[in-house]
Amino acid sequence: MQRFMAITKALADENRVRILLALRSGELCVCQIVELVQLATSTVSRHMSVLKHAGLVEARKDGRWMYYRLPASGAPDLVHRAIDWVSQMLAHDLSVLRDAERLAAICAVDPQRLCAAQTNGKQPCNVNQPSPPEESQ
Amino acid sequence: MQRFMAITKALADENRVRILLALRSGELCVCQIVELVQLATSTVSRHMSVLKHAGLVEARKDGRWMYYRLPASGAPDLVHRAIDWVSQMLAHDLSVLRDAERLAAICAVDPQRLCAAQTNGKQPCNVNQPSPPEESQ
DNA sequence: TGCATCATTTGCCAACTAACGAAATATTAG
DNA sequence: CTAATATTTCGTTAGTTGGCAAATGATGCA
Repeated sequence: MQRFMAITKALADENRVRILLALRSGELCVCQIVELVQLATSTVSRHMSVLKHAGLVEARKDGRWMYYRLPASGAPDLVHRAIDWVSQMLAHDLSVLRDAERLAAICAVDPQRLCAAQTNGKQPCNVNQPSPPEESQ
Repeated sequence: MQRFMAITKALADENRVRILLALRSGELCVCQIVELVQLATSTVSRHMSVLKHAGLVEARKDGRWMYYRLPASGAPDLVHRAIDWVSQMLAHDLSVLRDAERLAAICAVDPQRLCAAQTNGKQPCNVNQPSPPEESQ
């Protein structure tokens, strides 16, 4: 029950769900995730820690870059079933599809440029923003 | 996404998960649920409201008794899949099995006696308590 | 070494949540 | 109508959570 509750609590935040689903297309470093969800790096780091504690993601450190990915096939069945469930439940979700598109654009940019842009405050990087101004009314 | 997040948030509390699984064996009135989870009636009522908002349970009022049950087969696929998922994930969970046993004892008692016992403070009802004193050390 | 870089941890605040008891609501019984 | 009963709503409190900025840690490079 403890393990299960850790999973449901981890899934009870929209940003964490978005991150989890984004990792389906392969591992990402923190700055790429930051770019996707548009939150402070520290906030993303915390979210990743929650996901990791629930066993929903694994981490790999390469130099000063931290890469997160979905757990390998050796992970507990509980975890795989949870990820499959979320994936199926949101298979046709619009915001998830939008994230997938944006993610492709983000992955096309050199991560180093993302980090640089993020630390310099404004992002002069040519990655589409999540909700373009939306001038309607 | 909204619907899905309502479901995960509803599932992010252990007592709500216990209640949801208890309803698999048939509808229950509030006083029976109170007896199961050993929380204040008002607290249980709130939990039921969260579950209902997520579509995970349906309610039926009969006289002054409120009965809660799992949604009928006409409910959204999202909901059924969520319930099936929780059910499978916790199929072999000890505390869930214990709840099932206690629930059988609770259902064997006239609900009216449960309510009476609950409003009178102490419970002189012969229903097994969840964690008997546990004198070990 | 010293410095720049990427990420995590810490500290703080606002918002939310679960819990309770008390009061309010709704329904039946007398 | 009044009293009793079952449940919900309200108000309060304590604990948790998500967010950011600043401090700290960790790694690579000159």
